[in-house]
Amino acid sequence: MPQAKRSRRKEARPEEIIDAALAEFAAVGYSAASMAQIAARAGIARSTIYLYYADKEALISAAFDLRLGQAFAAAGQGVALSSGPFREVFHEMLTLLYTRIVKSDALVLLKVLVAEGRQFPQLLTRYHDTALNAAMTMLTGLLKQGLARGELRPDVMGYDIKLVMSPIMLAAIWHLTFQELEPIDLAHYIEGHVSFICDGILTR
Amino acid sequence: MPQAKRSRRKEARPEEIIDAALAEFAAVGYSAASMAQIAARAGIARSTIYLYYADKEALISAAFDLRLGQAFAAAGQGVALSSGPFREVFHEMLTLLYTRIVKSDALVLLKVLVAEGRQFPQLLTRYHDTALNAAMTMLTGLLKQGLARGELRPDVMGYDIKLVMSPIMLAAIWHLTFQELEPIDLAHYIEGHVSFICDGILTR
DNA sequence: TAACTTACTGACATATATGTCATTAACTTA
DNA sequence: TAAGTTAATGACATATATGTCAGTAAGTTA
Repeated sequence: MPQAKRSRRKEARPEEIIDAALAEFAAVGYSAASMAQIAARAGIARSTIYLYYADKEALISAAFDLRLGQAFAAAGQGVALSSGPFREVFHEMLTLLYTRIVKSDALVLLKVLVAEGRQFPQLLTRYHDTALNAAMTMLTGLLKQGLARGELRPDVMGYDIKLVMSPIMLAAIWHLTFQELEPIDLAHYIEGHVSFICDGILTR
Repeated sequence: MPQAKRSRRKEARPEEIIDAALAEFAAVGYSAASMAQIAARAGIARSTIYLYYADKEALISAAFDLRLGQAFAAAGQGVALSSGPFREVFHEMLTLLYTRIVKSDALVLLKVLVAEGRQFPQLLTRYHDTALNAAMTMLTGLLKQGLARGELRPDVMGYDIKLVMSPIMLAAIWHLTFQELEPIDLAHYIEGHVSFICDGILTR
């Protein structure tokens, strides 16, 4: 879809540029992404990017702001979980988390952090304190509720909540890397997540 | 530790160069790693690298060969698992896997693949077919044995084995990214892994 | 210790990236 | 529709990377 002539789009540019940048980061990673290629994706000249962002680092920082903001705007609406038995609410919350994380546009942020997070400690902190902590807090809250209802073993709270979250992390990483090689059937995977975490695998 | 004079080390060079390269990849990622910096780490001139490796891609390919080979050489020895109850053998195997994966020098390979695996589909395939499949095969074998002994629920084999492996993946990714921000107590984490997967979290 | 072999180096040519700036042209206003 | 404003561009200067190659010197052999 080639742009016939050049056009002036002061309001729309910033987000268009970030979308192009994130697409490029997803394709080749942050370091390998060139401003020229990002500009090409956005359909503008390379120098135009500098009208809006000082350099590549300002770009990724703005990209984090935008995507994390979007994710939380989305998370704010429609978190109406049922108040049924633990297994049911857990399944609902997991479905929500898988959708919001594994299938989300923000997944590229995790990729960048794993790859080159050491160069951006403030982004690491921001992602950890917002996205990851939000997920962990949600899960911890759910477990506390289940415990209060007497549905969970009391010693459960003594373990790391990340264990409950870990299948989501694997699915996220898998989507970024091995999905084409060996696809994950997400719906069935979620069933297993609920089953293994709720019941374990030993006979009762 | 500066090298006083230049020395000739035909046999030792290749591995020294790869070690330096992997250290640099771990620090800044593959794309951002420069041959100059790798050479500096190895204590040699940049051009010396080209005597042993055609270019950066040949370097990373050789690095995969070396580290995957080392990991499997290590895996070959001392896999003497007890034949006790499932929980006990499972715990032993997990301890082995965490040591071999999370604390291993090969962890940087996973990082490179997550970040820039799309540019190296053959490395993706190699890592998937060897490292990941080996871990999954070990776990599947263990589960089958537990099932044959009547210790496991029969429907367990219907779910994705990656669910059982996922806490390892999270720990690995965590070590690469958020470990300094929020450390994982690995021994306690493994206890939780065993507990959650074996017993689940619901009351019995 | 002199001649030989070759691992290693420094300099060169080339390619690709970045950030700046004077000029251009799209859109607005009088 | 002419003049004014400014978003957008293309060219420039600079920086950093890559891969090559003739020359250097470490180690070996006679």
